[in-house]
Amino acid sequence: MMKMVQSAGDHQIRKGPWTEQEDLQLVCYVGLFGGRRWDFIAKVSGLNRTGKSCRFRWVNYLHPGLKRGRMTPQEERVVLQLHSRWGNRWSKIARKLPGRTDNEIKNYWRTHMRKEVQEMRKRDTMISMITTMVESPTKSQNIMEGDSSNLNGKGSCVTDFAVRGDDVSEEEEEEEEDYSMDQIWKEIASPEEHVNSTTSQVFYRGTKEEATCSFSSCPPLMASPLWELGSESLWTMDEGETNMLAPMVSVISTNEHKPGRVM
DNA sequence: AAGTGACCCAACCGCCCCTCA
DNA sequence: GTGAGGGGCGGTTGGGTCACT
Repeated sequence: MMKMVQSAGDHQIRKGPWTEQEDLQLVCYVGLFGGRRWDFIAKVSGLNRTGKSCRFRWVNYLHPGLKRGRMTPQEERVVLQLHSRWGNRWSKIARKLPGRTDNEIKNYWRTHMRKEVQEMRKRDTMISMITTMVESPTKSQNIMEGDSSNLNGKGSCVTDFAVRGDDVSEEEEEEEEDYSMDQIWKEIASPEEHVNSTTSQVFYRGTKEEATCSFSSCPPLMASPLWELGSESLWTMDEGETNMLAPMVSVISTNEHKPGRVM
């Protein structure tokens, strides 16, 4: 079920699940212009998506450095530990878990904590009922009949957990030097490459060869925008970069590709 | 086999911050 | 200095899948 929203202009903004074709187009344009200028990419790609939507799709699904599958027990431990320190700072936590996105961690936590809260409530109710029964048999009768007012106001340790996380001092935060997501991704993909890279560099650049064999939706070679032109051509790609792009394209073009669900 | 609830995950929304003109 | 625009981030929603009854 693809929603279309009338934008200020004449064209319509697409919403909802991404198609394989859209994914290919996005990968192609991110290769050309880098994963920064999302609004620009959204416009020139002709995807009729918002820049935010493009960014989101790339960061959370198309990025080649992403891990797939469930969280490992080690990752779960890290999430628990970091959440206890930082609270709901998902992006910050994600930086410590290479290959995982803030969205993924957020989703995991939500599911995980919902379970915790339910178990907590059960325990609270049981403890409260037992206590009440011991202290006052009459009151316990009320509870059995549905008066749960005396159960409210108990501080959930889940909440406490998160609040404690916010108390981390700035000094302590400074100790943990943050990387940008781009840096993390670069390290995952190619530790050696990272040494020579700069933040303004295009992460995955398309090549003429790839443009013909994999990116049928890529635009014809166009004059590189001035803001992207350095001394090197935008189209040149060394071996390392080519290798990085290859698995990404193959994933998208195989059956493993998982377009947004058809609703 | 059908119904149901829990889990998982993709995606959107809205706010805030940063950058740049 | 300031306002606009873009990007980042956290919160939330809704649909698919799977296991259990």
